[in-house]
Amino acid sequence: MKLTSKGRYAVMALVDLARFDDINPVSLRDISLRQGISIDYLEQIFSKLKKNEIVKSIRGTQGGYVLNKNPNDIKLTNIFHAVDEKVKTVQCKKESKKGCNGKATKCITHNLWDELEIHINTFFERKSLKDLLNNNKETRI
Amino acid sequence: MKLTSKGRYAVMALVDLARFDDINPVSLRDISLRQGISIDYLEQIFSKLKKNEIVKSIRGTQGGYVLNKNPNDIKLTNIFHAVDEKVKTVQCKKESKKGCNGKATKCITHNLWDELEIHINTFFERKSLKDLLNNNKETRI
DNA sequence: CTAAACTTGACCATTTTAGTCAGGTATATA
DNA sequence: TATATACCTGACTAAAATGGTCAAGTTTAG
Ligand code: FES
Ligand code: FES
Repeated sequence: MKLTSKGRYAVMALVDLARFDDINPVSLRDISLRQGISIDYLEQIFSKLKKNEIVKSIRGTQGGYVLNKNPNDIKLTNIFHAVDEKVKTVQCKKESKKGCNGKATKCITHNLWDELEIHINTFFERKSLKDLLNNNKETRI
Repeated sequence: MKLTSKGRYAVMALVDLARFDDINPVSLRDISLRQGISIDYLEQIFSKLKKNEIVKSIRGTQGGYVLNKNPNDIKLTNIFHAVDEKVKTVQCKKESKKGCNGKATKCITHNLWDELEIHINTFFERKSLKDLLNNNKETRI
C-alpha cells in the first residue's frame, strides 16, 4: 500500500499555502520553489482543489491561491477526496452483495479489509490542516 | 492508497489453509478452487510464504501446504512482509537526513506520513490469523 | 510408472503514476 | 494600453507497477 504523489503533494502544497496566504495570495510558482514540486503538476492539483472549494484563485499579476476555509475545517479526508486519492482495500464493490471472487457471498477476508479501510480513514478524518501547521511551527523553511 | 492483490490473496489463502490443514496438507489447487485465485499466481505467493517460514510444503501426490506456526503467532505484518506488501507513505529514505525534495531537511509533511505509516502498521501487528478464523466461523464456504 | 502437486524463473499485457507540453485567458501595474 | 505574471485546460507520454500467464522442471504416494 502506498501513498501517491498526488495526495502527498496536495497536502504539502496546502500546508505551504496555509502558512503564507494571510498576507498575499500564494502563487504556484512560490509553492513550487519552496516545496520542490513541478509547477505543471501543481496546476493539475489546484484545479481539483478549487473545484472542491478548498482553495480560491485570484488571477492576474500578483494573483495566486488562498484557502477557502478555516484550516481547522480542512481535514485530510477533504483534501484526499478532492484529488481522488482514495483508500481502497476491498476488491469487491461494497454495495453489491457479491464477493470479489464473483461468488454469491463476500469473501473470507472482506470484513478484515473493511475494518482496515475504516482504520485508515479515521486517521484522515481526525487530522486537519490546522494540526499540521502547529506541528511544524519550529521547522519552517 | 490501495491494497494489492498479492497481499490480499496471501491473507485469503492462509485463512483458507488454516481452516483445513489440521487433517491433510492443502493443495494450491483446492485453495484456488475455493477462493477463486489463479493457481499460477498462488504458486508465486506460496514460494515467498515458504521462504519466510510461514508455511511448510509437502511434495508429491497428496502433498500441499501446512502452516508452520500457530495461527496465533502469524500476524498480518508477517504475511505482508513475506510477500513484499509494504506500507510506504513517506517518499524519502527514512535513514537519510535529507528530505524527499532533495533538500537538507525533512519536508513539512514528513512527520505526518510517518505517523500514518505507524497507524496502519499497528493494525497489521495486532491482527493474527487466529483472529480471522474466529471472525469467520459462521461464514464458512 | 505415473499422476498429483510443489518449484523455479522467465515473460508479458494492461493499468497507473507522475509527470510534461502547448496553448490558452485574466488582470495588476507601469 | 502594453506587458508580464499567473491562473486555466486538455492532451499527451515515458516509466513503473500490477496482476497475472507460461514453460519446464522435480518430488513422491500409490
Ligand atoms: S474483498 Fe469484498 S468480497 Fe472479497
Ligand atoms: S516524506 Fe520524508 S521528507 Fe518528505
